[in-house]
Formats: sequence, C-alpha cells, structure tokens
Amino acid sequence: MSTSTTDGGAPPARRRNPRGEGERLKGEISDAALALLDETGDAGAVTLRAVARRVGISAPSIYGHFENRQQILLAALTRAFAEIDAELRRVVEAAGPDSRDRLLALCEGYLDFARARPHRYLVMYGGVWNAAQDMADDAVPRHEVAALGIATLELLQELLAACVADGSSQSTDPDADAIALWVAMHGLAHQRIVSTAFTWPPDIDSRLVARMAYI
Amino acid sequence: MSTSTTDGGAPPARRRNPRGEGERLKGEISDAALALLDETGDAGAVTLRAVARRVGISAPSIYGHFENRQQILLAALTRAFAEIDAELRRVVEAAGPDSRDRLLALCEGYLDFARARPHRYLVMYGGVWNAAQDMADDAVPRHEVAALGIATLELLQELLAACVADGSSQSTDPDADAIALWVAMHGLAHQRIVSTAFTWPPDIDSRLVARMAYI
DNA sequence: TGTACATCAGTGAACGCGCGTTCACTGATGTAC
DNA sequence: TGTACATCAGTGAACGCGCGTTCACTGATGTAC
Repeated sequence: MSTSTTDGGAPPARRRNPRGEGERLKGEISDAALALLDETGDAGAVTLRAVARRVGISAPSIYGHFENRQQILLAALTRAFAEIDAELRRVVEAAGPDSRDRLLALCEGYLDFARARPHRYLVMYGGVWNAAQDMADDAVPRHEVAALGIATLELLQELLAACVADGSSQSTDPDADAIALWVAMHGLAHQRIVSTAFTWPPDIDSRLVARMAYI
Repeated sequence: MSTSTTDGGAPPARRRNPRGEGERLKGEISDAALALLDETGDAGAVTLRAVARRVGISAPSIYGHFENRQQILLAALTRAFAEIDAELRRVVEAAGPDSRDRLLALCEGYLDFARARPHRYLVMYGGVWNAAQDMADDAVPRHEVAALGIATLELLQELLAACVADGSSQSTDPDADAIALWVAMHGLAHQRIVSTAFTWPPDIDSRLVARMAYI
C-alpha cells in the first residue's frame, strides 16, 4: 500500500474548496506554517512540502497563494505577533486600572508567553530568520519584517510612562528604560528556553522586572 | 576546465600532511567550521561538504577525524567559548585591581564581543543549535553542550560577589543577580544583532549594566 | 644498502534523501446563451 | 430547461540541487629484515 517515499504519511482527507473560496487555502497554509513553527522552533522546518503535507494538498498548490517560501513565513509570523500583542493587551486590561499592576501584568504575560510557547518564541524573537540569508534576496520586504513586534514594545513604553507619571516608577527616561526592560526580559525568556539544563533562581523573574522597571 | 557542478570553486592547493601528523587536519576542520559560523551565523551552514571545500579536502576525509557533523560543531563551539572566556579574563585583568572596574570591564567586554562577532555570538548563545533536532539523537553528549559558557558566568558571579564584598554593589544575592545581569546583557546583545533596523538609545549599555549590577 | 610491506592520509564515485520550482494537465462548477 | 464553455482550485511528474554517508580504492612514506 502507498508509495511512501515522499509526501506519503498523512491521509489527504481534504475536500477541495468550493468555487470562489480558494482564499480559504491561504489561511490554512499559514496556519500550518505556524503549527510547524510551534512544533519545531525552526524556521527551516517550514518547507513548501512540509506545509503542503500538513494541509493535505500538493506542494505546487501553494504557489496559487504565496509567491515563495519566505512569504509563507512572513504570513505565519505576522499572525504570531498579532496574537501575542492581543493576548498581552487582554492581560493588561484584566489587571485593572492601577499603572503598576498593569505594567507588572504585561511583563508577567510576556514571560509566560515565552514559557508556554517556547518554540514559537524562538522563531519570533530569536532572529534566526532575519539573520539568515532569507533576507539577503528581496523575497520579503525588509520594513515589514522590522515592523513585527513594535506594537508590543510601544505598549510597554506607554505603561512604564504611566508608572512614572503616578510615581510608582523612578525611571528618568521611560522610553529608553522600557527598551532596556524589554531586552532584559527577552534575555531571560530566551535563555530559559535555550539553556534548559541550567538551574534558574526561583525569583529571577520578579527580581529582573522590578529592577529594570525602577519599581 | 573543471567539472564545476559540486565541490568545484576553490582550488585544492593543499599538501597532504606528513605521516604521523594527520591530527593537524582535525584542527583545520574545526577552524574551517568556526570560520563558516563567523561568516553565516548559521549552524546549518556547517555542512560536511562546505567544511571540506574550505579546508581543501574531500568530504569523506572528515570521517577520519570526526564521527559526524555535530561533532564538528561541538569542536568549533568549544573553541569559540574557550576564546571568549580567555578574552574576557584578559580584559578583566587589564582593568586593574578595583572590583567595580573589573566587573564593568567584564560587562563591556561581553557586549563588545557580541558587537564584534555578531554571527558567532548568535550561534554560541542563540540556542539554535541546542534547540534543533541535532540534540534529539545522541550524536553529541548533552552535558558537554550544557557546560559551554559556564566558566564565563562563574567569572561574572565572582566579580559581582567581590563588588558586594567591598560595598560597591548593593546586591543582596550576588549569585542570582549575576545570572539576572547576564541574561539582561544577553538580551541586549542578542536583540542588537537581530533587530538591526531598530534605533537603540545611546546609553543603553551602561543603563542596563549599572542597574542590574546594583551599582 | 636494498627492498618488501604495512600503515597512514587521504580520494572519487555513488547511494538515496528532501528540497524549491516548473510545467502541462484535470476535473468540478458556475454562467451565458 | 439544456448545454457549451470559461474559470477556478487544484494535481502529478519531473528538473537539478546540495546534502550525509558508504564503499572500495590509491599512493606516498616510514620500517623491518
């Protein structure tokens, strides 16, 4: 049974989209790409064939919806950044009106996200994709990549400024300090994912956040 | 001239090692691997064939010296971590006897290293290698990978403890705070490499270090 | 001093793999007459 | 109401690529007799 060398494995089990709804496949493709990122933490694992296999279509079908491999990754990551931004704004709202509570909720939410979705975090913030040769050719617009994640950083700057305004933070330069706080959290989130063998101090999250937020 | 499809390009131009000195090639191989890491910032670029091409030998020759691809990477990274550790200890010694000067010199040296060798830094601390499937099989001993970079962290802990001892740091838990300081520096170094489009505040290094060192 | 031989330091060809991409195509379905 | 046809949503086979790894080998060189 089954030829099995390439593209074998999962059953097709897929009904072709009705006329006029071919766009649906585009969404399924970036969903599949994001799922692959979650599983592997490796942008290189998002191959046309792997994505096609997962969706249950043939590899060439993808060209009807994306120009190339990089565009699929961009679509998946754009969605990933929109998701984390929405999630963090939700967390902040849930924290109530106090500025300090809101800032701490954002920081906690960020670190929780990295712990909950380590693979996705690595691809989003790991810079492997940007650094790799994918960017060398113009397969993807550079400014679109650069814009990913900016919204969340701006939220952090707003919240820190609010803390300074009501006196709960002693920062003298909230914009710069928000950036410093963010890279510090990133370093913690990133190394905690990467250096799994390492034993982390139990209170390192709050130690780092409180200090960098000048709270 | 020249077959040119695969492994063409650079001229061989290499004299075979004299009898009894075949071990030399082992060094040339890990040198070549490290050079590839410096150029690409991508562990995936260290292929047997790419390394062989660079050294000027045939790909199968490598098997006389390394069991597999992962062992080459381990050798290259072991050398890279030894180099940064030696370099940082040199910088610390050059800073003189004052504890505060020594700690700040170490931090500055670390951040300078990341700026000077961004590609190498990404591979060393980016965790791409650890996270990837290379670790899934037992091609490389896990504890050997985990040990990389520990010496430098221990140096940081020593220096922070010395600052606490002479009163120049207000840290109440130098071991934990050294770890927090390190991940914060890593986050800065890492994102500065990755997010090149971003505009960084000019004084962010000293802002972040002074704060996390409780100085 | 001469020569057979073991060893060392590699080589060249080949394998099967998954990949991105191209090409010509198929077959269901809505629409025009 | 019936039918020709354009369009849509894909497919299947093939290409050339670089890869890790294997296999049998080659040719220089030191050593034993």
